[in-house]
Amino acid sequence: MEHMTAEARPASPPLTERQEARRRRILHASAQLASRGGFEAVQMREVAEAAGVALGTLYRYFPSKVHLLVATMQDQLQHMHGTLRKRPPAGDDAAERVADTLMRAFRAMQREPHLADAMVRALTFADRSVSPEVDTVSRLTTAIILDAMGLEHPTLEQLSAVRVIEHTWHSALITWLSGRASIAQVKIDIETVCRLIDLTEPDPAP
Amino acid sequence: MEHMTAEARPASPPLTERQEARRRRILHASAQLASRGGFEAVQMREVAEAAGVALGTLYRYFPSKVHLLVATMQDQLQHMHGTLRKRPPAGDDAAERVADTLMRAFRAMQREPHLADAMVRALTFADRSVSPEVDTVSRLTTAIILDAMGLEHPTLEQLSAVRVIEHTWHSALITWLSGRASIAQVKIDIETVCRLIDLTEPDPAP
DNA sequence: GTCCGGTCTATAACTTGTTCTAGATTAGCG
DNA sequence: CGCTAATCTAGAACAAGTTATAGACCGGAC
Repeated sequence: MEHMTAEARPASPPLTERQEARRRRILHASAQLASRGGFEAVQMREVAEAAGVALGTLYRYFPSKVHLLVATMQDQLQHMHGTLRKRPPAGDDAAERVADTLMRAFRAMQREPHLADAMVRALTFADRSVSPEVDTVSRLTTAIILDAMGLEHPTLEQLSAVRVIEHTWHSALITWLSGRASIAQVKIDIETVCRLIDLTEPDPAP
Repeated sequence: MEHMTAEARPASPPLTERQEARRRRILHASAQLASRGGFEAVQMREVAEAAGVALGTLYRYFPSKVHLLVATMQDQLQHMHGTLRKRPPAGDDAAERVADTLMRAFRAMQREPHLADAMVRALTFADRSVSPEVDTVSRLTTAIILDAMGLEHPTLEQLSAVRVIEHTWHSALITWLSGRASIAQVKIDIETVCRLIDLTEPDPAP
C-alpha cells in the first residue's frame, strides 16, 4: 500500500500559502452549503461570498460547479479513507469486509445526506471536461475497496469485480438519494454485488 | 409476459388527438436535438420551436428538462423492448442471454452516442421530483432483463441480481459516455456482473 | 525600492432553465 | 350557435451558471 493519502496534486504551479488557504476556504464553504440544501444549494455566488473570494477567483480555482463539487468529494473521500484505515473492517472473507466497509461509508453519507446528494449528483453528471478529476475520485474509491479486500496484487478478475462493485455503489447511492430505494435495499444490493468477490477466489484447496 | 409495450400512461385526463400529436412532436424534437449535441444541445426554447409549440406549453407537458429527457428515454426504451423481443438473445444459460441483450442495447447506444448521453445524464441527475418517471424507466429495464433471463417467477435472490445488473449497466454507461471507459471495458463489466446470475441458479440436478 | 506580469476584486453582461402574464384559441356543452 | 373553462401563444421577466472587463494588489526580478 502506498502512503499518499493527502497528496494527489501533481498539478502545474505550486500554490502559495495564501492560495492554498483560499482553496481550502472554498472547499469548506462548498461542503458547508452542500450540507444544507444539497446540489442546488451550492450556488457559485454564495460559495464565493462564504469563502471570501471574488466570483472570478472561484472560477479560476474550479472551472465549474461540477468541478468544485467533485473536488469536494475528493476531499471528503480522503478523510474517509484515512478514517477507515484506522479501524479495518471485521469479517472472515474479503466479500464481508468490503460490504462492511461500504456500509460504513454509507452510514457516513446518511449522516450528511444533503452533502452526499451534492457530491454524487455532481460525480455522475460530470461530462468529459471533468474526467481527470472524476477519475481521481474513482481511483480513491478503488483504493478503499482494495484495502478492504486486503490484496496486494489483485488479479484482473478481481479488478473487474471491484469495478462492478464501484458501479453498484454509485448507482445504488443515487437510487437512495432520489428516494427510490430504502437503506435496507441499498444494503442488500451491496451485499449481493460483493458475492462477486467470492467468485474470484477459488479457495486455495483444503 | 404482459403485452403493454406501448402503454404506460395511467395518468390524469386522456389527451385529445391534437394534444397527443403535440406530445409526440415534442418528444421527437427532443430526441432529434439530443442526437446532435447531447444533453446540452437539448435547449427548451429550441425544443419548443422545433416542435411548434410555445415555451409555456412545453413546460405544461414536461415540467422540466430532466422530465422531458426521461420521458424521451422511456419512449426509446419501449421501442427497444419491442425490437429486442423480436429476436430473442442467443445463449445457453441466463447469464449469457442477459449479457447478450445488454450488449445489443449498448450497440444501439453506440449508434447514437449523443442521444444516449442526454438520456442517461438526465436519468442519473434526476431528483426526487422525477422519481415516478425514473421508476418507470427502471421497471422497463428490469422487464427487458427478466425477458432475457426467460423467467416467469424470479426468486428474491434473482431480483437482487437484476437490480445489481441494472446498477452496473447505468454506471458503466456513464463511464463510457464520459470517456473514462472503453467499449471493451463496458463489455467486460457487463459480463462480469452477469456472472451473478449463475450464483442464483443452483442448477436443477441431473 | 521600483517595476512588471500575473492574480484578485468588484461588477456587469450573457446564457439557458424556469416562471409569469395577457390575450387568442379550442373543446365541450347547453 | 353561443358560452365558459381550459388550453395555447407570444413574450417579458427572473434565477443561477458562466464569462468578460477594468482596475487594485501581490510577489518576484532587478
